[in-house]
Amino acid sequence: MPKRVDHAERRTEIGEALIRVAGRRGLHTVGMRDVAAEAGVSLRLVQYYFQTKEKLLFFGLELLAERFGERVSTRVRAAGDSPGPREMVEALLMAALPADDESRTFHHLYTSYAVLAVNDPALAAQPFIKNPDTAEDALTELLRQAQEAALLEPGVDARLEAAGLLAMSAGLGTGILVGQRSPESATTVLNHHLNRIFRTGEVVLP
Amino acid sequence: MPKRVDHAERRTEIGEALIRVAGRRGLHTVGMRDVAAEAGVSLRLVQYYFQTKEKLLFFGLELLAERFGERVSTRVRAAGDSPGPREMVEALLMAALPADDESRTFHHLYTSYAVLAVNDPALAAQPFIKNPDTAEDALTELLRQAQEAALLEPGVDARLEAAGLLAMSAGLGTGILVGQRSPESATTVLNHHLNRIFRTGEVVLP
DNA sequence: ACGTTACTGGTACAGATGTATCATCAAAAG
DNA sequence: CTTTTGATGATACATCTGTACCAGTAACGT
Repeated sequence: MPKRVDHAERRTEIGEALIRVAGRRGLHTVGMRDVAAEAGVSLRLVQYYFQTKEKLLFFGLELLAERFGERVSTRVRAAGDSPGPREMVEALLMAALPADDESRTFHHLYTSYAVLAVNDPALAAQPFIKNPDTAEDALTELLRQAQEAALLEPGVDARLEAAGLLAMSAGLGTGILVGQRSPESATTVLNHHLNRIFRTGEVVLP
Repeated sequence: MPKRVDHAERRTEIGEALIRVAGRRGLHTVGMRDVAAEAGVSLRLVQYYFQTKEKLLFFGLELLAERFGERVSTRVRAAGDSPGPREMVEALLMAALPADDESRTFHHLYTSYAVLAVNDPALAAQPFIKNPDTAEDALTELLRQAQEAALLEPGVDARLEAAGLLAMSAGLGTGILVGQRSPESATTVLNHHLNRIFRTGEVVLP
């Protein structure tokens, strides 16, 4: 057998090229040739590792979701060291906002895929429908912990609150993406809402 | 001069055809030929009334925003008759959720346009960046009125709350669109948040 | 009546796109 | 060393897309 190449690695390289060029010029504009050029390989090679464009796109989506999931959980873990649950909640929500280029690209492409999924059942069955649920579960759990520590205002439903916060974060993210809103104002909005969920520092007289 | 045709009306017909076929098959798949077929006219005619595809897409976006704006304000006005401000706020937010086909199409296409706008400065300058601001102003005003009527919990910032609610509504809308969430659960989430903003019916002892 | 002009149809063209085909290279196995 | 087979390259092809071109038709002013 001939030159053995790590297929998985190659596929990842090409997938990253897809994400880069799609993030730069928009997912709807990229063809196989663009991906090949961005990855510095021949068109044939892209065909070889992904037989069809559809499969390439699927792989790109997987990669995107995986990378972003790692990013978020890294940030949450980093925030989970010293302070309280609120800092972790903030870290989770802020990490999802398209404030820097990486997150911006993620939002952009994720939304692109979501739009495609509306008319493409095969895409709609992909993991990016699962990931938000995972995030919702994680955030719900964080809120529950905060609740048990009596850090939340009474009457808060952890699951509903988690769903609402994530939806708000996603909506604000879109606003940032299209230039309607600055990351700072989005942060302000989110914090204001967290202030209404978490108990303020005021000491309640016994 | 020959057969006089109402240009504006014809353009609207074609624009509606665009919205229909794009809503059905996805904005990224529609070409001028599809629009022509959907409108029951020749390709040449689409070219005649809109010289270029770009102009057709712009017109479609305007039409979409206009129609949806009318829809929302109609519903809000309908709710504004008898009850209180909360009903109007609910009407505004619920009307924006993709619960029925019309609203679903709007969300779908609006998001499609938003994605395109990320890489297309000409699109980014279009009105759909303005409309959300209008909605935010309107909702802010509704919340202020509720605030003056002492219907809101203390410590609520009307503008921040309006921005957050609209973002949440948009995020929930996307969730519905991709099949991640049902309209009912989205309504539940929104109502839970409204319950935390509006004062509950409990009578405060004097 | 008639020409001008708004409107409409048919079709061609250049470019891009996804995919398929044919051929080559190189390394591992015998 | 030869053969086998995974990996790569160049290119052809059919299709679709936006746009341009060339014409024909019908109504209005004079």
